[in-house]
Amino acid sequence: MSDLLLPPQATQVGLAVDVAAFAMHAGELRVLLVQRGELPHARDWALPGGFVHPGEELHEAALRELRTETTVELEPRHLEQFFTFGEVNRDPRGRIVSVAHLAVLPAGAVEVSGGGHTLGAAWLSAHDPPRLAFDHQAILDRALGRLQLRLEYANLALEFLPDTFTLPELQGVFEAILNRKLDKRNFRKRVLSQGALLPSGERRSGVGRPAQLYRRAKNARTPAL
Amino acid sequence: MSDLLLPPQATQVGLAVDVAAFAMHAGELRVLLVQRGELPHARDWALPGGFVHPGEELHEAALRELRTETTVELEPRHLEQFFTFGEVNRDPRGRIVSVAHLAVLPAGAVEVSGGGHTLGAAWLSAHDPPRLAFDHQAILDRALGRLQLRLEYANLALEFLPDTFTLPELQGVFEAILNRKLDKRNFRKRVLSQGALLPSGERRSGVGRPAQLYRRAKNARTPAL
DNA sequence: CCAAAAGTGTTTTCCCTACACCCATGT
DNA sequence: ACATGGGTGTAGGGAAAACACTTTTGG
Repeated sequence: MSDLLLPPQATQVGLAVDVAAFAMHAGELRVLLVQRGELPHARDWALPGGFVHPGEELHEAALRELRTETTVELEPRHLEQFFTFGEVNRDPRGRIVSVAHLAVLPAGAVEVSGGGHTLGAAWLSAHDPPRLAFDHQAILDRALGRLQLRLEYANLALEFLPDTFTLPELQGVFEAILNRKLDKRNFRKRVLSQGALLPSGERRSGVGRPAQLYRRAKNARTPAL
Repeated sequence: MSDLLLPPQATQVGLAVDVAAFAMHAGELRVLLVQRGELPHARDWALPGGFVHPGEELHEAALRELRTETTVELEPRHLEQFFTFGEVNRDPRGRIVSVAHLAVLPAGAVEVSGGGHTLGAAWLSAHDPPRLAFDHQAILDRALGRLQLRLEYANLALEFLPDTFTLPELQGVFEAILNRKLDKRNFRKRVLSQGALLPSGERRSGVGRPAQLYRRAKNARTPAL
């Protein structure tokens, strides 16, 4: 691997990844944010991210940043590159190109603490986040758009839930992501007709009639692109 | 813009763009390819592309590569980033990250000649291309997938045609991209009901009954994402 | 008048939407 | 018993798919 072969006009740039990691918390769609501990934008909220190490694949870098910056204890159920932000002046430190990734974490991944060079980490409202550093609001916007698209195509909603879940819980995931109410009967008809869900035992919630528990069928995978 | 602020573990990588530029030719979907004049992969076919210059935006680099490597005389009607290929060993020269772009050129953009460091350029079959250099077959596959998706959403098909066109021509664009036949009556019903097309004069083809010419309505734009 | 391509309608099916009441449990 | 949330069915509208013949031109 000799960089001497690179032509002289080749721009050497900083290569970074940023991760918009989503999870459900308190019936709401949340995104994982870190409070920056360094300049620029010290003390501002930002998406977890950082520079790709030499010899490290892009998705590996995304996973590493998730782990070291935020100490989430669960593995992402979905990780996908969705856009590359390369505007010349997007970062005051120089030409830094960021390959943005979308991650989905299951419910239960709510305990986070800051790690690395951050002051802290928290799951905050995805639809109404605080002011974000750099162009991270634009990244988050696009991540939300992609997440909404994926929801219809793939059965990405299941990745937000534990192995067994109720239909009202699943509907809650859809409503949180799409940011609107859905009709209960039409929703059940639609997801059950896909044949990707299997009933199991039963369960009681705090109040009201207990809900049937479901489990994802053996097939039913998340397609590509 | 001082790169001295970059932390030491920041990977400096080569930043490149590659362009999958599509156009219709002889009733077939073609992709613009260049024959490489330099190592590695000399004399192999490849997507036009190259390194981003300092201070140059990604889409500017994509346009420049199109122009200098292939001497196409027409402007792209659509240009969109669709995926970033950053695998560690995708290029023997070192860590080179390529932001792949999808371009659409109108019919008539068929005269191309090699430029820059290439031996030549040609519009070749998009669905059955020759062996390609690097990971360019993977890039092309993904570009085709994205193009097919975009076709349904946006009215991207119009970008393949001159200002005035016939409905059979438009149907030919759809069929070439989707790689399957469509029903004539259902097709006409669908596109005319969108209200994005306006009739104008008439026209004779070589043989058979002349077809009505259409023009795109004033509104009807290509949406984002 | 013949070849060649353009143009035209109807029927059926499927999916999405709207909509209101009963059921099972905990307190 | 009652409060709370879970569960169920049907009817109407609109989009998509299947399907064959007539029309207009050039040669």
